[in-house]
Amino acid sequence: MENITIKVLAKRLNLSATTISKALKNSYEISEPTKQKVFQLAAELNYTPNVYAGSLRTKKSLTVGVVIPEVTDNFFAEAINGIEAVAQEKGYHVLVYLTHENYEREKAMLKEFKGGRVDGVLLSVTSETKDSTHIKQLMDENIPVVFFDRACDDVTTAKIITNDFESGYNATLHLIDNGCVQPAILLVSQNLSISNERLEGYKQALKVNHLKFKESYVLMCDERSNSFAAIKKLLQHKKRPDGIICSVDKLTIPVYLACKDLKLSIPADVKVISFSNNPSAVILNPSLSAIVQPAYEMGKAAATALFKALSKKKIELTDESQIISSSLVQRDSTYNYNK
Amino acid sequence: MENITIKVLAKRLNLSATTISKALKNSYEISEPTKQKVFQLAAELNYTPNVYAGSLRTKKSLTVGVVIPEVTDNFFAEAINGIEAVAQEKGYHVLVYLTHENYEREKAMLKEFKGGRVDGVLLSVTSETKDSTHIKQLMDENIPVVFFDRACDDVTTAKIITNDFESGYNATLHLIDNGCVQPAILLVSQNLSISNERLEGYKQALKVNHLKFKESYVLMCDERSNSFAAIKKLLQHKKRPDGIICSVDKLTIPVYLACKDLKLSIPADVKVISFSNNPSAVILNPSLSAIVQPAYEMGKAAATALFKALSKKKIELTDESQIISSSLVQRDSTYNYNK
DNA sequence: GTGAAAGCGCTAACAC
DNA sequence: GTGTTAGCGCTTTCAC
Repeated sequence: MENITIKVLAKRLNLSATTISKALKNSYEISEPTKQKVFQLAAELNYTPNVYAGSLRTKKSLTVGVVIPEVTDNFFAEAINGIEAVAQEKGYHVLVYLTHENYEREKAMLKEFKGGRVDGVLLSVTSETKDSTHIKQLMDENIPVVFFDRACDDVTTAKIITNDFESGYNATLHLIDNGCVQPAILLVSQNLSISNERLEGYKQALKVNHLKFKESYVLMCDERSNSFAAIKKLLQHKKRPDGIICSVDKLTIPVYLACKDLKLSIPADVKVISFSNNPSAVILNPSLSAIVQPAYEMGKAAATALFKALSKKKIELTDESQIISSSLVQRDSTYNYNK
Repeated sequence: MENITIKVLAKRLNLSATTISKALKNSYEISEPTKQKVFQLAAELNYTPNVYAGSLRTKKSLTVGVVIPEVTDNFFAEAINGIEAVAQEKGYHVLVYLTHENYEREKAMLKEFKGGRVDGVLLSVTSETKDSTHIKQLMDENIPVVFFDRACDDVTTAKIITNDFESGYNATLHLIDNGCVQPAILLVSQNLSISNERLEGYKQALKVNHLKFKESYVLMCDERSNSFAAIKKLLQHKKRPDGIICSVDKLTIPVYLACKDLKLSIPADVKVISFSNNPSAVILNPSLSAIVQPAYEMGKAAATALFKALSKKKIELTDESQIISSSLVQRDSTYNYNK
């Protein structure tokens, strides 16, 4: 079966390839009758332009790369939703890459992007990413990068993030307001700006409320370690925390399970609040108080910023940064019976 | 900044473009010393091949399209995980498209694929998809399509699905074994083979156990309707069901909420079992009995089948179909106090 | 309003 | 082992 190309259309209509090309682009140079003929034949033969030929010429792929740690995480899934919505609207295609928190993979992926496969990149770095050379190198090749959620401090570009410090502060304050005097915080990595910001907010809330900050109440739960065991140990401490802040949704399950295992009641013995976009939060046992990030909006904002930059002659991204606020939703896991 | 192409390397080393191309591909035709020189310079100048130029020549994009209804669904998210894992390994790239259960979008997406953007497609159709002409048309253009989970009966190609009939049967039997005499089943669409198969399994289990099938216990919850209201109404029926099978995870939340609203206890008044891959199932209130689909494996299997076909001269997919079994995990939502 | 020519960066066929 | 030639399908001058 013959491949329908512009040439084929040209031959059939006794026109040149150029004319066909222009007609298909609805160029003002081409007469209305000619355009009609071209459109009709194209439809009839089911012509679809070869995207690679076009990309090779124009140096535009109409494709963006999305690099994220996981997709089995409601935050990132919703963010992709937002990204994809904008991409569809703008005629862009979305290449998804999962790093699984592996820095080497992230590096390898970004390196590939230099080959022109994507016009721009939306990135949420791994928890292992300390060095951002690979990102800068990509940007040096004129491939714009927009961070969302997890950004690198030392890279100057658009960043779509939430008010992490404030959210950490609010979560902590919420626990304190509901009677906690020694809340703990669970983090995923000390490399991540989100972790640090949330931790700083936590510290600040303690300070304002004249509570002592204790290093032992900060628990690092990285990919490689057994969070369940670590959390259990934390809760078996002689002076166990009376509140827990999960800085990442994934930690909610091990916290709930550890409490169950130790016969600790949530919220009577331990109050729990998580950074979570899990829609099941309402039907958990007990229902989960949460800092909900505007994941969909963040995805949309990040994609919008990128496409906006892409449409310009000179790519300029620094002024596209945004901080979008999270919201605190109170449910039973932080309920205060003594109030 | 000059773009580093094969030509540039060729000029610098006083070799032809062909030689560079072959050397970079580690061809046996090229001498070891030459290869070394080429590799070294390529590394030095940070050469990255232009993928579009290559694709234009070879007619291979090393890219697959994944078309799914949603990504904010643990099943599909895990499936993507599996797909991406295989793709990475094989050097393929993954373009993700979300239909949001919209048939017109699905059609438009598949049409675009004819432009050579992808070498093959992994597809889980929308709940609205009755007509599969668009899929057949794509396959006519020699773009192989592999279905996973949601397949079209009238398209002959590889299908990676679960044992839906059996799972529906087992879920129903599980409810009956735990004392239900009038279980209801919640479906998303009558177009979907998965819905029909699961429904047939349900019917069969009723029959085997001499229970009467009642049309009013089959509830269609499509995208556009308010499932919560419909479920509530079902549960307010004079002879309300004493068990509910959610044929899709998304329905679990409205079921739990409706029960709470009506002060019906799960599992005392109503037992619930869902087709679900939600990791939070263990910490729900009550914990959720579930038919768990091997989502990751299905994604892997679908991608593997596609890549296998792609690597062959003649694309042959029908014998790559697989049925992978779901498993039933019993938890508290179907607990039988009278046993 | 239309077309001829050139070329994007790469690779395959074929010569040497 | 290496080079020459041609061309993938499209767009972009520039000429007519």
